[in-house]
Amino acid sequence: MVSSRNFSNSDIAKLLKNIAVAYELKNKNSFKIRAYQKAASTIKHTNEDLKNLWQKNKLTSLPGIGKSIAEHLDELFRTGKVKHFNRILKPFPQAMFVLIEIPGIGPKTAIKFCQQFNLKNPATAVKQLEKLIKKKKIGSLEGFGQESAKNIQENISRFKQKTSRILLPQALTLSQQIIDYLKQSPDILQIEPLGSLRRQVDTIGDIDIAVVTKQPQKALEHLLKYSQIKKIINQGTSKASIIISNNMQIDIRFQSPDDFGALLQHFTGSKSHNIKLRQIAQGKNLSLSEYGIKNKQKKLIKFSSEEKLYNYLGLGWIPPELREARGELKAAQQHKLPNLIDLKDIKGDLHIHTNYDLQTSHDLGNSSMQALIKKAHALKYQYIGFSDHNPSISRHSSQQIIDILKGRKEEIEKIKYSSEKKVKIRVLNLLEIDIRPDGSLAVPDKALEQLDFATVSIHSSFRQNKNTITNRILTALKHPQVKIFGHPTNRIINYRSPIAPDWDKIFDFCQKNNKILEINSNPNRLDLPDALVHQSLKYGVKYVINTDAHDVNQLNFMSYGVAVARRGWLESKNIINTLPWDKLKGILNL
DNA sequence: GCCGTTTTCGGCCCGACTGTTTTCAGTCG
Repeated sequence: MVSSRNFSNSDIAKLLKNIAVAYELKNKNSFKIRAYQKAASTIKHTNEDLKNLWQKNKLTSLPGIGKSIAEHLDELFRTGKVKHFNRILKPFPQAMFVLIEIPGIGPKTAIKFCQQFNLKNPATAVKQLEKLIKKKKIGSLEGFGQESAKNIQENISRFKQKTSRILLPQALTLSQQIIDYLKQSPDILQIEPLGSLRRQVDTIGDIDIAVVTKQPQKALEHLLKYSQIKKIINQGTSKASIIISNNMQIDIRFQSPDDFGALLQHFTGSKSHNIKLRQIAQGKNLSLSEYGIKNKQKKLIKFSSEEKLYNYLGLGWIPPELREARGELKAAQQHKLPNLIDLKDIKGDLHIHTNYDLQTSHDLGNSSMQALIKKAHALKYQYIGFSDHNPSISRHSSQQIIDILKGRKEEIEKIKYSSEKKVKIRVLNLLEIDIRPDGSLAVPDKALEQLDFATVSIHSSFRQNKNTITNRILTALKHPQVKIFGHPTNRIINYRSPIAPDWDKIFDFCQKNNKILEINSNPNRLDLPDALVHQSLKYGVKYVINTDAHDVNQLNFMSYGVAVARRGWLESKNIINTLPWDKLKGILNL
C-alpha cells in the first residue's frame, strides 16, 4: 500500500505554492510570499527526489529552501502532515486551490468566486464555475464584465485539454514554422527563438520568440495575421502572446536593434538566472531590465549584444545552456566558466542499433551496417560502435546466445575490414546488455569475450527499492567487459519516471573503476538528465554521448545529447567520444 | 522566509497587458 508519506516533488511544490497563495490573501510580508513561491518553483524544477534529499539531510542544499521550510518538510515526511501549514490553509476553501491552476485566475479572483458562490468542493469547482459563467453570474460580479467571463471560459477549456510539455525537436519545428512566417514581413529585421528553447531544456512548455523591428506596430499586425492562431491572449507593441492550433502558447517580443542585447538576455531566462543577474546589477547601484541598464541617474544604457551587457556587469558572456542559477554567475564573475563541449568535438557514436537480426526481445534497428557506416562517414566520425540488444534469454540457451553473437561478430568483421580500408572508420563490436533484476548480465561470459566491450542498461523491474536497484547496477558494472552504463535513469520523458538509485554511490563507483556514463541523445530519453550530469561532475566521472540510433537518420540526434552535456557543464575533456581513435583505444583498453 | 567574497541583519528584479476602471488591481513572464 502506498503510504500517505510518499509525497512527490510536484505534490510538495503545489503545497508550498498554496501556502504562498494563502499568505498573499492574508496580506503577509511580500518577501515571505516570494520565498514560498521560490521554494515551490525550485522543487517543481529539480530532478532530485525530495524524499531522498530529506533522508540524506540535504534539503537546504536546494536554493530557496532554508532552515524553516526544511523543518516543515521534515515534519511532512515524518508524520504525513505539517500542522503549521494546515493552520494557514484552514480558513480557505479547498476549491480555491483548484481554480488558481487555471491561467488568468489568481488568488484574489479564486477566493472571490469561492466566497460569492459558496464553492467548496475541489472536485467540482471548475464545473461549477463553468455553470456560473453560462448563467452570466460571473459577468455581473463587481470588477468583472462579460469579456472577463468569456476569457475565463476559454482558459478553462484550454486548461482541460492541456498537454504536457513537448520535446525539443517538436518545439524546434513549431518555432521554425512561425519564424518562417514572420520572416515574410519586410518590417521584421531579425528573429530569434529564446526562452527554454535557446537554453535547450529537455522539454518546452511555451515558445518564446524575439523580433527585431523598427516598426513594432506593423510587426504586430503581421503576426496577428498568422493563419495558425487559435487565440490571442494579449497584444501590445512590445509583446504579444498567442495560442496556435495545437494549443501551444507562443510569446513574442518586439524590440529595436539598438537594445536587442538586453532583450535577448531577458527573454532567454531562466527566471532565476535573471533574478540573480538583477541582484548583481543592484549591488552596483544599477537596475537591469529588458530595455537595458539604468544607472543611478535613471539614465538608460542600451546594449546591442548580450556580451556587452554581461561585460558591463563585470561578467563574461554566459552560454544560454548554463543560465539556470546553478552557480554560473559566480563562475562568470571569477572568469571560471567551463569551456563547453560543442557538437563539432564529437568524433564517434558508440550506441547504434543495426538491422542484424540477433533475435532480441527488444527492438532491432531499421538500417543496415553499411548504411550506418556511410552516414557516420558523412558526419566525419572516426569510429562507431554497433550496440544491438542482446538475444532474448527466454528463447535461447546459453550456447545459442554464444552462437548468435559469433555469427554477428563474423558479419561485423567482414564489414569492418572493408570500411576501415575504404572510409577509415573504425567499427566496434559492442552489445547493449540487459541488467537482470539481480544484477547479473543477460549474456554468458563466454559470449561477452567475443565483444570489444559491453554497454549495460536496465530494461525491466524499474521499481525496485533504492538499495536493491543500486546494488543491481553496481553488480552489473563490476564485470570487467562492461565499460558503459547506458541511459542510466531509464526515464522516458512524459511517459516513464526515472529510476531512483543512490546516484552518488554510482557516480563514485564509476569514477573509481573507469566506467563510463552514457548521455543518451534520443529526445525522448535525454538520459542522464542534465541536472544529474551536473551533480555527477564533482566526482570526475567520464561520459560518452551516444544517439542510441535505431535508424540512420537518428544519428542526427547527437546535437540533443550535446545540449544535455552543455547544460550539465561538461567540457570535451570529460567526454570520451571527443577523443581521436588512438586515444580512445587507450582509455577503453582496446 | 532566504541569504551572504561589501552584510548573520536588512535587504529582497522589473516590466507589460487586460478589463474594468476614471487611476488601477490582478495576473503573468
